[in-house]
Amino acid sequence: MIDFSEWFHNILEEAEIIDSRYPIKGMNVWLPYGFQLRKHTLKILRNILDRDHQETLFPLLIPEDQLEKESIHVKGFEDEVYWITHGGLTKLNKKLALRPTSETAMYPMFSLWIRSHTDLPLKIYQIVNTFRYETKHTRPLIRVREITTFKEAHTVHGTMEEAEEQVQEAIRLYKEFFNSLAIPYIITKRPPWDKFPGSNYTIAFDTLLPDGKTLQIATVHNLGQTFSKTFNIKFETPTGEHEYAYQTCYGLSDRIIASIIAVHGDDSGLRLPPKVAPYQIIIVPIIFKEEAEEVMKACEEIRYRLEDSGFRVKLDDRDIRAGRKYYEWEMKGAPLRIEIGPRDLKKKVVVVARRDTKEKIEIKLENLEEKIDKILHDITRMLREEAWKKMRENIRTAPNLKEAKKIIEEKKGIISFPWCGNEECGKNIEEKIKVDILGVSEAKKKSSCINCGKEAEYKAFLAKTY
RNA sequence: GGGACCAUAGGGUAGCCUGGUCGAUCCUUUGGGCUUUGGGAGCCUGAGACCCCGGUUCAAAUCCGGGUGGUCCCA
Repeated sequence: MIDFSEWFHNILEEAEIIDSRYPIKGMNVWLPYGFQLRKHTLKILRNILDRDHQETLFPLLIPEDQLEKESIHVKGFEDEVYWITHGGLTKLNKKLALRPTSETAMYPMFSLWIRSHTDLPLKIYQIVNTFRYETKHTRPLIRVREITTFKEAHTVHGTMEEAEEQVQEAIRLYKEFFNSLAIPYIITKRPPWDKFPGSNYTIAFDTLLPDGKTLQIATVHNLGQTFSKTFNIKFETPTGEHEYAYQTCYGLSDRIIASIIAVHGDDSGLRLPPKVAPYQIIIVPIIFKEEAEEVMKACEEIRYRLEDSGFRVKLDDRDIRAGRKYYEWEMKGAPLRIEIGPRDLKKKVVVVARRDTKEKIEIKLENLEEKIDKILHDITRMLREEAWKKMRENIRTAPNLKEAKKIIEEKKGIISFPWCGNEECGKNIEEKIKVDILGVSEAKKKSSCINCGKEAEYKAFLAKTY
């Protein structure tokens, strides 16, 4: 993969994930194949969240006065909001915003819903589209004006401790989610100047793309009482007092699909984890004139057998050469391909080709289901291990800032370094080497700050970011 | 926020500098036909483009201005 940017752009089109030719900058069309990929990905996410969250749906439009109620929050978004100013020919008295995120849509309602401590905790989520007027250059799935897949969870709690625990819970849920997608991540606390506007602090998941830049793929925010005070979300305690609630919110977007594509893809195209692949198994009949019917019949039988076992199967019976089908489905990332021809019929076997390793093996027809199930699990494991290895290899340490800058310029990737945690010092680091501080995790051993030399409180990470 | 470059069939491109030879190149794609099918077959025959608005000129894909869209770099 010489030029990731070009590779990514091409694969989205060739694999029929997204059509980016829609005539509005930053707004794209999900094609059927991409939509299936998105659907299966969201299915995993819903299964995880539905254990103790409830799915809801709030309106797209937010009245101006609500959006602007929380001043720190609105400042973070004011340049990016799309406004509806007219209804037909009539100018609206009150402008309506297309949600850039839904805090200000939801929290006035939370204020109505929450009366007593028995209403808590409240844990809801929605998966919707949101809008941000991006002026810089947009890129499908990574920087868009219409975020078509914005999963936002919002929770309300009676104590700060419970909110803290919910942040940890959200991190656990996201870990589980990314593990099943085989996507590696580093988890850091964002520096204060880079947190979600209006939050106490922000925890973020980043992954590393093949060009050495990091992509933020999830965030978890502890909102404290900031919004509950603004939107008057109060509850009556068991002892009859009235208190402001504690809130968290956490979200994911289209970027999860971008990371599935970018992290696992190779020079032949996509490599989709079986759990989200639109088709897990492609059956390619090898037809010769003489035994065409027998081969087709065998293909159909195996297709029904596998479908009955719950696999997503596609029998590719198009009248084109088999080799062409191989290239096409490899490009589209189908995890397994089964080839069936006259030779196999005689031997009572099928030929199975793995997308991840490109390995081809013969499998006997008996126990086919179990063997395939095993291989699919192995593919996920391989993808996960390979991806984690690649990311770890690109996290480097540096003895000083000059060296850090050199490494970033030459190799990209992520630099891990000891940092005091002081805001002024942090901004000074970013200024000096022109690279963003991703965030911090706890330092395990004592050392001194790479910049100011004071005692380092944290292990911090630097990277070029998307 | 600042700057550079670019816009030609569905996708990728040549032509532009030096206006006429363009009835626009090549690859891919695509309709029909024949023939083939264990890793992108071949042949025959069709289809498909100069971003928009204005200007200069006898003449504009080509030069100029504006708009829109795209790519990249720096803050």
